[in-house]
Formats: sequence, structure tokens, C-alpha cells
Amino acid sequence: MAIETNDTTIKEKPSNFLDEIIQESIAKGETRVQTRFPPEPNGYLHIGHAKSICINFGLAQKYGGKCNLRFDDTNPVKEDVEYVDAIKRDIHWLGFDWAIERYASDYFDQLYEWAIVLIKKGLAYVDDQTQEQIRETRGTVTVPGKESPWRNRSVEENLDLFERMKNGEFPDGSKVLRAKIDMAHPNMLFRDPIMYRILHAEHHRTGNKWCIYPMYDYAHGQCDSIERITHSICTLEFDVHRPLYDWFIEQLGIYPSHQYEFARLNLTYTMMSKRRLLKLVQEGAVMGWDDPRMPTICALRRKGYTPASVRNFAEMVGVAKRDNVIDLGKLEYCVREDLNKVAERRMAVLNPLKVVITNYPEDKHELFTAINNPEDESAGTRQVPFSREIYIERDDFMEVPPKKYYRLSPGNEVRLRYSYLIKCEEVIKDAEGNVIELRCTYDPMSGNGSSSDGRRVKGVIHWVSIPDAFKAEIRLFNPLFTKEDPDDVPEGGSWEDNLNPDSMIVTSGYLEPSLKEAPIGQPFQFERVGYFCADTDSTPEHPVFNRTVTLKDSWAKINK
RNA sequence: UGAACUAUGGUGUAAUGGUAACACAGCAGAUUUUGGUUCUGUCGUUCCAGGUUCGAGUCCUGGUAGUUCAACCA
Repeated sequence: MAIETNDTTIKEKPSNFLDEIIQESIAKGETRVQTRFPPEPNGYLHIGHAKSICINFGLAQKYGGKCNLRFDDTNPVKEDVEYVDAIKRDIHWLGFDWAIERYASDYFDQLYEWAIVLIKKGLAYVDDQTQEQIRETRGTVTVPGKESPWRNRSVEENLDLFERMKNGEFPDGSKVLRAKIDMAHPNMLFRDPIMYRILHAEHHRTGNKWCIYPMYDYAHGQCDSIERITHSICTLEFDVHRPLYDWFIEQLGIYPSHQYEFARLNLTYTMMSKRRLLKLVQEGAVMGWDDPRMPTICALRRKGYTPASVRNFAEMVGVAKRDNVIDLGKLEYCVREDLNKVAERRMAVLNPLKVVITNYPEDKHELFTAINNPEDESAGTRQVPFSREIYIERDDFMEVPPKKYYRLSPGNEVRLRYSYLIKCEEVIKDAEGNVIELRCTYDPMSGNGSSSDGRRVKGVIHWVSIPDAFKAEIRLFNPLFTKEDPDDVPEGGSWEDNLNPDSMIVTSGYLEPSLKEAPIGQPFQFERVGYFCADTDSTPEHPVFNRTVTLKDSWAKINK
């Protein structure tokens, strides 16, 4: 619910500490809520970014404010328009839209002017030390750094040198512009942080206009300030940067944006490191950034997740400042919860066992009416073809059933979902003794939920008619890693040792004919099996379905 | 062994000095033409030691543990 910013009564209880901070700032007289989502276009967005997007856009929405999209493109060697486009697509898919789209590079001129202001105030200088010298003289967390021999150049010399840096007179790495603060500061970031470095690189937006590029710390706060961001929300690792963020703004005397930090999202059985995800893509361990095993937003989309399920997840995990690892099961809960409401039901057999219904006429063919979604009456019904020969799931038959098994077994009767009661009369085996076929009889009076004598059976199983079904490739996805924490490795081991060899199992299945027209990405529940959708690789000639998530299976649990 | 941040069930998150709660997971049961859904019940929590207070998860002091910071990355 939107809050009238000129009305001091706040109607809604804050949902987390950031929300509370915003309510406090409104109570103190702030009339705007302006946030921003500031990705660097150097990779694809993942579920952790989704949380940040939900926070930034969600908070702006809640208070009738605005959220900008700002690409933090201050490092041309890592960035690319490919990522810009993908990021925009993912944000839109999640259901958000930005007030304005900006780039840190839009502000390069202003940033340059401000650097001159700082030089003139004696707060910045050109340093000729090498990268190694700068590193060595920075000190460590316990020992103070040493001042650069170039630290006390005159303002005039600094102005001249900085301009010549901009004009391209010096090679990469030969000079940097540094803020002049305190080489002994307990916060390492204050030990004369680098503001500009020389990079003769083409930028994806500014081309070759610049050969000096601002560093994150020199750019981010000022960009926020230019956009008059009221609440600059980021993750906890930027916490130590906040004093520097404030320092530049204060020295420049510009609009005071403020930064607030929350703990980033971690998920069991996966990881968010862009560097490592990139490695998986480059080494072919996965099919690409949108491989359904990846924690990226595009992968979740391809796998069959809905935007609502991801938003609910972001809401459910909450926002706080302590380190956290969310159980992957919680994400799966969210997608099941949503898909249960919206996904139409279909029948598909993934591990087929042939059943011949011996007393069903060979040439007979009939249609049964199946409910598309028991949770949504408006989804209507469809017709499912039935015939003498059907496939059932191998798991739905056991020659010697354990206790409480109420599926098919010799002499036992089950309901075929939306169809007849059948009874197993004979088990056919091959030479090795493997069950290859079942001979069953059906009760002709048992269609439509009834039976000839009013008897009821406990077991209901799904099926497909062999002559009507079509075969499709099925991709079953499991966690990317075998360990909750991929970094849980023995001495000398690598996180890659924990990659799950069974993270994708490619198999096939027989699907009911109505699935032939399934549009790519549209979710379906394969009854009793899980949620699936047609993959982006799917074609009419070679249909491919992804398993989004399994259904909960309490029998599998009992049976363990 | 510097600084900053953090510490509540198995996992998350709340409780804003006044009965430690909600969700997920787990367990048990009911309903069910999906062993799904739904419903009911149940298990289980304040890092440690002092202090302030009528009263502390909350405030103070001191520990302990975890995270982050020493890229010309963001």
C-alpha cells in the first residue's frame, strides 16, 4: 500500500529493517523514496540479484517512489552490451520496470569535473608509482602504509598531469589519480584510494572518448547523488566502503545519498560467484548461462520457474544483516506453491511399463474427460484418448509389494486416473526375468469414477495410450552440487570436485497428445510426477521437456 | 593478530525493556480419482560471563565465534 509522504501516519508495519529505515526517513520529513538497482554489465543476473531487485523495486513501489536502473559500467574491459540486454530482460521478466535507465558512463564528464575540484582542494594527486609499488606501500590490515613520493605535487602539476592522462599522453598503468586521505587509516580503503586509472580500452557506450576510467568508489556515490537517490541499498561487502562513499560526497558538497547494506543471499547446493559461474559456462560444465541448473534468473525461467514464485521467494527469505544460507527446498516450495495454482495437469509416463488390457476390444478407442486444474475451475477440461494398450510408470507396479503399497501388483486392482479400474492378472518377463509387460483386465462399468459393485480402490495411477502418446526428450534436473556447501572440500580439494555428475539426467517419456502443442516455457504438472515445461531447445520434430521441480513425494520418503 | 559488521529452533525471519512468534524442513493424523493440494496436531530457539532493571533476546561491559576489507574489479 502506498504511503502518502506528506501524511505522517504510516499505515503498514515495516517488513524488514530497510523498510523501517525508509519509514523513519519519511517520518523525519523525506518526501521522496528513490532507489536504484546498479548491476555491472559483466555477467548474468542470479537469484541473489533477484532478491536485490525485489528489495529496490519493491520498496520504491511500496512508498510511491521510483527505482532507477543504472549500469555500473566503469570498467570497459569486463563489460558488454550482451549483458546489458540480458539484465534488462531479466528485470522485466521478474515483473519490474525502472523509472529511468542510466549508465555510470553517462556521468563521466561530471565525474571528471569533480576530480578537478578535488585536485584544486588538495584532496587528490597524480601518482607515478607502479601497480606493485602502490600495493606494497598500502601496508596491511595491521601495518600502516607509506606515503607516495608523488603525494605532495603542486595543484598545478596535478591538474596538468591529470589532463594529460585524459588526453592519452600516458600508457596504461603509468599513472593514477589518487585521493589524498591517510596512508595509516585503519580502513584500508582510505589509504589514498585510486580514483582514476588509465585504460586505453574501447567502452561499450562511450567508445574511445575516454582512456581514463573512474573506480567504483569514486563513481558510485556520486552517481547516486546525481540521481538524487535517497536510499542506496547494497550488500554487506560494501559496508566498509560506506565511509568513503560519504567522504567523496561530503568533500564535493553534493546531494547526500546514503548507503544501507543487507546480507546477500546464499543458497544450499549452489553458489553465486560470477567468476565461478562463468568458469562453468566456459568449460562446458553446463550448457550456458541459462542452463536450468544455473542459479541465474534466465536459467530459472528456462527451467520453468514463474516470476511470482521468485518474487515470493525473495519476500519469504527476508532481509537482515546476518550471514545466511537458504535451504534450496524453500525455493522449490515457492515454485510448487505457485505452479500448483496455475499449471494445467497432463499425463506423462517417464519410465514406461506396457500394460495390455486383455478384455478391452482391440479396435476400440474412447475419450475420457480430464480436469485441467483442480485448483482452478476456469481451466476447464480436456479429452484424453484411451485404448487397449497403455503405458504406466514402472514404479507403479511391484511384483512383491511392501506394506502400504497400494499401487498395482499381481491380483491387485487400481484406478487408472480419469478412466477404468484395472486388475493385474499376469506378469510377462524376458529371459533375464525382467518384467516387460503386464496383462490386466478392466471393469467396463468402472469408468467415470464408479465401479460395477460400488467397491473403491486406494491406488490411482497415471497412464498414456500407446498409439496416441508421443515420445519426448525429458531433462531431469538435480542440484548442481552434491554438497550443501560446494566449498566443503577436503584439504587441497576444489569446489569443482563437488559438482554433481547427475545434475542433469536426460531421458525420455511418453506424453499425452495434448502436450504436442505445449508452448515453450508454459508450465504443466505431469500428474503424480512433477512440474515440466517445453525447453527452448524443443521443436515439433524433437520435443524436449524440462523438469522444473518434482512433486512432493511422501511415499518415496516412507519407502526409504 | 587492525578495523567494521553480525550472533534467536535443523534453515530463514520476527519480537523496537513486558507471555520468544511466523514460515520452510521434520514427525503424526484427517481428507483426497494426483502418496499432489488442503486441513489438524506436534517437535524444537535467544553464543558465553558479568552488570543495569521490578522485569533483558533486546540496554551496558568483557569474552567467544563467524563474515568482510590489503585489484589500477564491482
